Order: sequence, then structure tokens, then C-alpha cells
Amino acid sequence: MDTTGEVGSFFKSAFSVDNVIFGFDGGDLKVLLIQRGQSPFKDKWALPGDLVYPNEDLNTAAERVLEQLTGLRGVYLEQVKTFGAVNRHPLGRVITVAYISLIKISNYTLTAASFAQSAKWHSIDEVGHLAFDHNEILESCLRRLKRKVRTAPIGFELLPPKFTLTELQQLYDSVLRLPKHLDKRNFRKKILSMNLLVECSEMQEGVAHRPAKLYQFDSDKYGQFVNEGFIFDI
Amino acid sequence: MDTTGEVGSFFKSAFSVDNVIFGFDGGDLKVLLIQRGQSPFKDKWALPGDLVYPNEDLNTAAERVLEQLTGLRGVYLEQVKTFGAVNRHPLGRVITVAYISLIKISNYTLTAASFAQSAKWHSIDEVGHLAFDHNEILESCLRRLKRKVRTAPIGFELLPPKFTLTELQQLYDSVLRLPKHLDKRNFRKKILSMNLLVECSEMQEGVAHRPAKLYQFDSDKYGQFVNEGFIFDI
DNA sequence: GGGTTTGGTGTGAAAATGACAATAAGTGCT
DNA sequence: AGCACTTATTGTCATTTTCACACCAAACCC
Repeated sequence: MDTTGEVGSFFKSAFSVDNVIFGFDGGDLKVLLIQRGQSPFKDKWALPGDLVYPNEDLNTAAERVLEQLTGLRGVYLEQVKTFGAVNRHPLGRVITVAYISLIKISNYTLTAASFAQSAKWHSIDEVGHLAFDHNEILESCLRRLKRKVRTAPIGFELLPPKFTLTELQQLYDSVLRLPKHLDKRNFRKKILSMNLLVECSEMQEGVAHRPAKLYQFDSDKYGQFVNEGFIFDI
Repeated sequence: MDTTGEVGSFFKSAFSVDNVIFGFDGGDLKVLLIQRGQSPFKDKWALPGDLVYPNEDLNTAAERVLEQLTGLRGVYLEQVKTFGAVNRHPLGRVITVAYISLIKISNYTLTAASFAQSAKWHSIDEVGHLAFDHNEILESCLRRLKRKVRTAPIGFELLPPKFTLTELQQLYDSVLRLPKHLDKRNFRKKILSMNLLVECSEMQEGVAHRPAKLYQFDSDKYGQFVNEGFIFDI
């Protein structure tokens, strides 16, 4: 949420979007935050967001925020929940619609927007106190991600197009944070039995050990299977 | 959404809540609709809803709409999705937050609000073309209900406090609309094995056949079990 | 008391889950 | 070349869950 200058007087009521942008680099699950340049909450970390323009659809606004920050278009975006407590914004009545987006962290280049200079990936459990009610928003989006990653093939949105099964498993491990880690053999059996992954001819490169096979997610096949009643489940 | 009279000039942007109120009477799943008294969409059926007051939380607004229409308080209410297409409302920019509520249909008495005179239960598949984007909203809420009814014990919200297992099964059948009906023996085994139902001493009365045992849902137990890691699943 | 209607119950086959460990294929170093 | 090191890859078995399926019981009505 940006609340600069001249909009002050406009603040009787307004709506905004806030975007919880998730990324994964092989370690922890990450979220992209920006450091606010202005009051209120100057210097605090916050979710990237903006007011919705008068002639802009909500989804469009969320896409715009994402593109301005990351330069990315056409990535996974999902509306999660709307936050509208009367006093959630100190300057007026602003309700905000929270979105999740999932991006391939390697695609992200910190170049695009004016506010991008202060954008930074944070490990999901090294996020401190955020501006506004953004901690609450983040919690909701994280819960949603945890559920959805098991029931729809959206984990792949966080990985490069070609990935190893170990990378995929690590992704699930770090999103789900189950008390016990997933079992390697059972995980591979399950994911391969869905027939949604196609083996690439190439292998992993540049590792100091036996290289793994690379796989790709076949979204066309997934579409077919869904039509036939298939339900993704991990 | 109510858009009467003097608010016309206020319409640059506003937010509203719309409430998809579900009920069940043993037959089909029902939804409570009102017939609009004013333009736009005069005489069309619509979801009950209203603008959110300046000092009112979103949830509070949804509770208010529900109470004004049904006289009920403290019933199940869940935010589902926010609809904000630029032209979804002909008179201005209005984004609306959609809620589901689940009520015990026998508790509903058509007395409360001014607009209640034109409220009526509709079978879920005898809903025609609704005002605004309300068909789309209804679809979203119905999908949500179908998912959630399997993963949380919210079906009971639609039944009287004491119910038979057959009633419960019919509820699931009419919400889920699976290609094959649920199997009686398997359903009873599953639901009873959760230990969430307590058998009442009373029996069903006034039926022209063998009366069934009545059960109650034990929400305290459910709370305990959840703390111990239990996940409701049907 | 016979007919009708719904309530209530158990078993077995098939599938899914979950625990578990040994060999294979590379790299880096000597 | 050989060895140490690291990660990749694969199958079995016991347990649990799922799913299909049919008959007697208990109440009412006449």
C-alpha cells in the first residue's frame, strides 16, 4: 500500500491490493517485501501493494503491482482474502484485497519499479513486524498456500521449468513444514504415478555428485486429466 | 446490494457485502434470495447485501445483513471472495465482498427486515438469472461450500441441533451432488468413527416408519481433537 | 397380522499408505 | 587409477483405508 502525499484528502474510503509474492531458492520459502519510503510506517517492511485505479479491475491491479515490482507478467496469481477492519489503515478507510503470487525466483531481477530499490526476499520465518495488518495478511496467504500446494499443481510455479525430483521434494518440505519430512521413495512414487512429469533428455549440471534427471511439468496433460475427473493430491 | 435513492451521488466508489445464505430442508440445498424493489435490476432476484458503513468492519456488515433479513445472530459466516470488475455495478464502482452463511432453515422466520417481504428460498438449481454478477458470486460460494463441507464440520450448521444419520447423509448428498450417492453403511461407519456425534436419548418422532436415533454434534470434542491434530474429512 | 417404509448392521477384496536400506553414478582429491 | 564423498535411484512388505454389497429389525398403517 502506497499512501503518499496528495491522496491524503481523498481518504474517505478506498481500496487497495496487496500482493504476497512467494519464491523458492532451494532453501527456505521466501516472500518479497518492500521497505516503505514514506509515512505511515516509514522504513517498515511491508507487502507490495497499491490503491486500485478507478477504472481498473482488482486482478489487473494485482498484476500491475506485480509487474511494476518484478517486471513479470502472466505468473500465477490468486485472490485470497479481503481485509477491511475499520482501523487497519491509520489515514482512512481502506480495505485491501490480498493476493498470492508465485514466481520463479531466478526470473526475478531487481530492476523495475521505483520502489523496487528497497525490495528484498525474506525467509518466511525471518519476517519481523510488518506495516499495517500485513503480518495477518501474510499468515492468511501462507495458510492458503499450504493447503493449495497439496491440492493443485502450483508448486511448479516456484521452480524453474526443468527441475529434479529432489528439488521438487524440497519445495514441498519447505512449504508444508510437516513434523516429519516427506519420505523420498514414497514421494517419488506418488508424484511419478500421476504421469504429470515428463523426463527431459538433459541431466542436472554443475553439481559435485551424481547428477539427477531433470523433469518438466506437463500442464496440457494436467488439463486433460482434470477433465477426466483427476484430482491432484500430495 | 441495495442502491436506493440518495446514495446515488455518493457513487464514485463504494464497497458492499453480499451474503449467500444456504439452508437445507431435507430436499435440495436452498439459497435465500430477495427480489429487488428498485432499479437497477428492479424485480430481479438478487443476493441479500448492503453497502458497508463507514465505521463498520466487513464481517460486521455481513452479520448485519444477515440479521436484518433473518433475525439470526451468531451463525456460521465465512468470507469467500471479493468481486471488483469495473462495470459490475451499473451505477458506479462498487466492489463487493461475498460471504457464505449457513443457517438452520427451520429457525428462519420471514419477519425481520423491510426487504424481507420479498425474500424466498430457492432450490440451488432453480435459481434463474440474478441481478448484477450474482450468479457468478453464487457459483463461487457454492464451490467453496462443496469443498469446505468435506474438510470441516460445517454441515451441522444446516441441520437442527438433533438430527438423524440419514438426514446428515442427505445433506451431504445434496451439497456434494456426487455422481454416485454416498453409501449408507460406509457413511455411517465413517462419521461415527470420528467420535464427534453423541447419541441422544430421544428418538425421531412423528414418522410413519421405524424412528431413527437422534444425534448431536459435539463441538467441544471437535475442538479438542483439532488440537491433537485431527483433520475432519468426509 | 400383513404390508410398507425406513433404520440399522458386517465382511471381504482392492487400493493406498507408510516405514524402511542398499546400490549406482557422478565429483574431487591424491 | 583409485578412493572418499555426495546425492540419485529403486522395491518390498505390513498396515490401513476404501469401496462394493444385502439382509433383518422396528415402527406405522390399515
